[in-house]
Amino acid sequence: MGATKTEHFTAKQNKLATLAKALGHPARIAIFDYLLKVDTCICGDIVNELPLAQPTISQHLKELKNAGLIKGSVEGNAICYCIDETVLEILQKYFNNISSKIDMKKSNCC
Amino acid sequence: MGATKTEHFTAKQNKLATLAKALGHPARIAIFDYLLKVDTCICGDIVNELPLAQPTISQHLKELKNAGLIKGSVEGNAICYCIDETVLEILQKYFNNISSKIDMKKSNCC
DNA sequence: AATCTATATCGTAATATTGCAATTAAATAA
DNA sequence: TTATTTAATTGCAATATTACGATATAGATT
Repeated sequence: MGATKTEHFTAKQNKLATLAKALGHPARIAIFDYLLKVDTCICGDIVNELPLAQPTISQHLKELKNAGLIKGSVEGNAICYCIDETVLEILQKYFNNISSKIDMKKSNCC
Repeated sequence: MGATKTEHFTAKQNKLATLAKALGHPARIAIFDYLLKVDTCICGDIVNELPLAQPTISQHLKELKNAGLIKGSVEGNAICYCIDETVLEILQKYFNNISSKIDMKKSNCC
């Protein structure tokens, strides 16, 4: 054991969990914050911004990329990363949907 | 190594990461789904709904509770769980904020 | 009290994540 | 060609997560 039993859940549930998991680390939230702060995409300078070694950041970027949250394009010998809006929309809609569903409930307990 | 270096990041970044991480597992997304589907709080029947053993679900509920995403109240010899809206709002606002920030950008790359 | 029912905790095995030094790969600059 | 720069990959140690059987706890029921 130890491995997540993804086969028991729906594709949507697994997708959402993957996205949430990808953002479930402060370094990856910090990468997102930086991507939003700077007006263009990041091209390497993120290594100087975060208090982690270059291989570690490269790994975090890889995970964000695997989840589909960011996309990267080669820019000379540097690589330019930025947020992928389409995938982010899934999360946005999910939480907005939850909030409206909760609001409609009469909250008859807790 | 192996432990997350939370001390290097802001309280807000760590908080968001904790919340996202708590939802970063399909079983916990499924628990959320079920909490929204049934009109009242769940009282035990979630063990029959999910394809996981009772101790495993208890553990997942504990993690959601630790993150502040759900709250539980004793209801006889059963326990009644439901979503905590206030904490959920943090996530909702975060993703809405990101989306609006991205929309304002002229997307001059990628 | 004895029993049932619901949930939590303990202990532990299997697996995943985090972090980094060392190295590699690929494009640029000299 | 030979650096130099930038980012990915490899390998590995430390730690965390996932899952569940066994057991414990707490309230309800008989």
